[in-house]
Amino acid sequence: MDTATLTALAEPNRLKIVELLRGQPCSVNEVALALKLRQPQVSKHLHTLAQAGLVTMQPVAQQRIYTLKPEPFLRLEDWANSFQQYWTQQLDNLENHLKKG
Amino acid sequence: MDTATLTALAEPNRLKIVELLRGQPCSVNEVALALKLRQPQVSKHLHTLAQAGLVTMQPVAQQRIYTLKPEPFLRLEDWANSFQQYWTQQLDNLENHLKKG
DNA sequence: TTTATATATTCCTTGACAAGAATATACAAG
DNA sequence: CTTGTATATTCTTGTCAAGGAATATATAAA
Repeated sequence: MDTATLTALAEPNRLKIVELLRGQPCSVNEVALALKLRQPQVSKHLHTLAQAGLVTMQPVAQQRIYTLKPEPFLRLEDWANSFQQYWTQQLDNLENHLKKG
Repeated sequence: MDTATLTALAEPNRLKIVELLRGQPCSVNEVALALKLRQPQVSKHLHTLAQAGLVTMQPVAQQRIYTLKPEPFLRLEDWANSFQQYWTQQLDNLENHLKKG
């Protein structure tokens, strides 16, 4: 797992932005209105998300529409899923311990 | 998703610690040796991870054994998996667009 | 061209946080 | 009880990132 993705998501307002964009792509102003944030901060957060590769932007007239990118989230999903192995292994250890003890 | 978990994981050394503990529970010194970190920093990072609820500690003589806790990782897994819905929906939108256009 | 709308950028201040060094605490062994 | 081992804590310092305010840029509309 890369920490760039995690760092980008760890900021509360950015996480909210991501969850909003999960609903549908949004312009900067739409995000600002929906989350009651100031426009410059939204622009900055979206820039950070773009740098981290979590969103893409396509201009439409004066607006900039931001859209979630799948890849980093799929990687996060894979990483989180890879823990399943550990939990089941730990569970086995516990069971063996109880049987022997 | 709670940002506490993400913040804890976003720090590179803590992420390494988590990935090490995913192999098996470790004492502070074992972590320090494995990752070539200084003992105080490891103690601090483990403390942070414990505060965030990502690990638990059980004392064994002078040693403190740190173990990964399942819950936050399961929640992260659920959250990441919940994006699947969005990707498939976006894919549908794209297909419809191509057919109509 | 001016004016309005949408977004980006810059500067500043402040708070959080990570590392290093030194020290304190806990427990065990002799 | 002293010594050694394992871990935690404190203090300091430097860096980085977020918000606020102001301003710059881009595109559309009149």
